[in-house]
Amino acid sequence: MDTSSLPANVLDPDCPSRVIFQRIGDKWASLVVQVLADGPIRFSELRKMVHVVTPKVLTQTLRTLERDGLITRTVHAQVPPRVDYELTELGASLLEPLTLLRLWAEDHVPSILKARDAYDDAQDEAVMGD
Amino acid sequence: MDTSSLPANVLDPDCPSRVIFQRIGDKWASLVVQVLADGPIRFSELRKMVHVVTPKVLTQTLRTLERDGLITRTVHAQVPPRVDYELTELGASLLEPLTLLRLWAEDHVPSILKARDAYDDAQDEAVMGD
DNA sequence: GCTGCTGGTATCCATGAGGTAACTAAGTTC
DNA sequence: GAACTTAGTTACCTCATGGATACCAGCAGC
Repeated sequence: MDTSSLPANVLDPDCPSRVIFQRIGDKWASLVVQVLADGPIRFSELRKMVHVVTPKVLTQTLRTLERDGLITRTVHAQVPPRVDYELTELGASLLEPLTLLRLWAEDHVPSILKARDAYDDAQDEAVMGD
Repeated sequence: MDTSSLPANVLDPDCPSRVIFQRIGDKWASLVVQVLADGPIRFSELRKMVHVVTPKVLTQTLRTLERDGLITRTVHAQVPPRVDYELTELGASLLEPLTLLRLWAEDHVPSILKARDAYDDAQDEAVMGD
C-alpha cells in the first residue's frame, strides 16, 4: 500500500478528512457507531452499554451522527415510547476503516504507553538535574 | 472482514482505542503525521506546510507526538539551529489505517455534507411549521 | 552593537465539548 | 389520581483545546 503520496488538499482547512477525523475524535461518536455494528438498538440500551454517558450527551452524539447520515432514528408509536437507532449504509461503510484503526490501537497502544512513561521519566530527570 | 464482533473493552473508558481516537481527533496531529510520511522535515517547513498553525500549537502537537513515541526530534548543532522531526517505525505504522480512513473520507464526505444539508433543511421546515 | 535567522516560550483569552442535576410529556397500570 | 415507564430537554458549570500576541536565546554577518 502506498502511504507516502499526500494529496494536496490534506493541508486545506476545508479538507474532507478533517470532517471525519473530528467525528472520530468525538468522545462518544465512534463508540456508538461500533455498538450499532451489531444491529439496531434503542436509546436506553445504548445508555447502558456505553457505560455512564448522560442522556444529554448521548442525544447530542446521536443527533450529530443522524445529521451526518451515518445513523437513522426510528420512533415507534408506542407507550412507553421506543426509539431505535441503526447504522445507515454509509455508517456501516465507516466500520471497516474504523475497525482497522481500532485493531492498530489494540496492537500498538502498549508501545505508546511505554513511550509515554519513558518520556516522562526523562523529563523528570532533566528537571532534577537543573 | 468481520466488523460485527465487538471486543468487550471498547466500552471500557480505559480502552486502548480511546487513546488513538483522541489523537486522531486532535486538530493538527494526524495532519503532521501525514506530512511526515514524505520524510523528515524541520520545524519551519512544517509551519509553512501546515497552513497557518501558530508556533505554540505546533510545538504542543509535536511534543505530544514525540511523547507517544510516534515521532523523533533531532537537534542539529548548527547556527541558525536546525531541528528535524521524523516518523518513528511506530508512527509510520499508523500511516496505513490513517490513510484508509482518509480515503474513506474522500469517498464519502460529499455524502455526509449532502446529508447535513438535507437534515438542516428539514429542521428549518419543521421550525417554519410551528 | 544592530539586525536577522531559527526554534521556540510566555501570557492571556475565547470557544466549545462535555458533565451535573433537575425537569418534562404522554400514556398505562394500580 | 399517583406512580412508573421511556426518551428525552433545560439551565448551568467546568475545563481543555486552540489561537493571538509578544518576547527570547544564540550566533553570524555587516
